Amino acid sequence: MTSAPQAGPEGTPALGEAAATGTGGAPAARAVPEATVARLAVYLRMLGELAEQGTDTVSSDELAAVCGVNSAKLRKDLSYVGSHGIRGVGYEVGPLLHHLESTLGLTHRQSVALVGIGNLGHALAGYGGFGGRGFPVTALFDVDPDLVGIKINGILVDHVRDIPHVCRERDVTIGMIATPAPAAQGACDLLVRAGVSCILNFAPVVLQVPEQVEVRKVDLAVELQILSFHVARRHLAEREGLDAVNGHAVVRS
Amino acid sequence: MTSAPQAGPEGTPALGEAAATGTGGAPAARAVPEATVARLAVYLRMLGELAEQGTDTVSSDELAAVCGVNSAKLRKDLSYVGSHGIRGVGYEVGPLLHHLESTLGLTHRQSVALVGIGNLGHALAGYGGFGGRGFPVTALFDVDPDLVGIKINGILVDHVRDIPHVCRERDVTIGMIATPAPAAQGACDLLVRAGVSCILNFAPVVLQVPEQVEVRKVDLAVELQILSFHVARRHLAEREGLDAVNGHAVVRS
DNA sequence: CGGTGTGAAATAATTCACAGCT
DNA sequence: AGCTGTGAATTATTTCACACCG
Repeated sequence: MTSAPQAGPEGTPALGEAAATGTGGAPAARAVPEATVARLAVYLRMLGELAEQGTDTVSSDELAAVCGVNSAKLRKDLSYVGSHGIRGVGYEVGPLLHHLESTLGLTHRQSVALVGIGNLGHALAGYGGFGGRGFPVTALFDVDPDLVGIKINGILVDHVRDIPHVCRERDVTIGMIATPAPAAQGACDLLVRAGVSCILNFAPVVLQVPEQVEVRKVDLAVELQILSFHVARRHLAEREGLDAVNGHAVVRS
Repeated sequence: MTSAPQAGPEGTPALGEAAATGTGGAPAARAVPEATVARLAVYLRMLGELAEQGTDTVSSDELAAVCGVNSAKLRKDLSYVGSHGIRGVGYEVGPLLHHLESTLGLTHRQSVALVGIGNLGHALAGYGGFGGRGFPVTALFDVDPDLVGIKINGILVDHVRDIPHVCRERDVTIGMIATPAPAAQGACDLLVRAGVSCILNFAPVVLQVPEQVEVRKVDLAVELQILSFHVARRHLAEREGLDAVNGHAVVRS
């Protein structure tokens, strides 16, 4: 009956301070805000594209523009991880890219397990490399006897009951749950038992986990409902007043 | 060359005030925080489950528990939409459920278009009803000649070039983009031209849209990288100090 | 009582604006 | 001259705590 922190759209409170002791501790990057972490991943991707194009320096303004954030935020985000831009010039693409990769823990390949090979799970299994930089899916699980034993993308589907065994063996660090709702908590428990401490949950349930486990939720229905809210609000605003969004008149295309 | 607001994990600034006029205007719910909207959708789902079980009242404590939030937050969230709980008792499941549905604009069925019938798109197309309450996918688009013309789940796949025509005809209000990255902006532009003002983007790009269009992003790679960061942090904390998360010693199961 | 609704306090995230480096 | 790094101000969100009501 632990309370579930769960981090979906919203962030977890923050990141714990390293230690209360005033003396010890590393000089390591401290307390990177959760919101910042999410954006670092975006910066990283764009830096990758710039690198491919052969660009070797960017200003915060330029990088911010392609990432869709404002430059002050970008600079502050980078400052949390102790960035090393060059004043008057900008950031060196290569080194910054490397630094962010390291900050995000992408230097060691993370092994991913996927539980639930239904509609969505199948797509996730075949996603191949997850947009380039590698999160190899190394284990697949389901309960359906028709699925257990087949191979998808070269990976054998094991029975859910083997999660603890197989995950430990393949050193899985991240678990993805794409089961139907009723099966999700069970899958989660098995992953936790296997020592997996980071979980990406696609099932529409709130998972109960011990506090050392980090859960992020991707909930398609919720995303659509949020958009639906905006559709409704727009209609409402359109109907009565004139100015709707941000005090500006709605423009017809 | 508009700056892109884009709302992924993080929220958009807020919701605009309805009107500056002190007098007129409806008694309508004003300025619901974005973070709250996301949670309303979760409350709604859980209320649905409670209703199915035949429960007809819940306290904020109980509902909060199953939704994985704390009860103060839940009460405040509901207060933004002018909730009508009964002091000393709790909330009536049925009426509250209905009220939230209406707030989220779920009373009018929203018609959804999906662009990009690849790996992920295929799964989304076949998702069927999106977790129950209806966001019927009524239009599918791709550029691949092998896909255009086939039916998935009873819906014909049209060519991307027909987006404006078909979307207007079928009164699409929400667009989902599941194309490869390079094609995403083009798909987006076509949807916008078709009058679609809410977009759910699965492609790993930052879409440029006019400001009246609401974009939400679901980025699998980013989600994994966020988790990866936590894996890395955990390792780091484990290696040196003892206390890692929230100042508590890491407990071995 | 028991539980909601909500001001006020605390915390987190964003933006401003400018000193300081190259 | 240009652009980073960052304190300080602002804004958003969460939590507290308690008056008030059924």
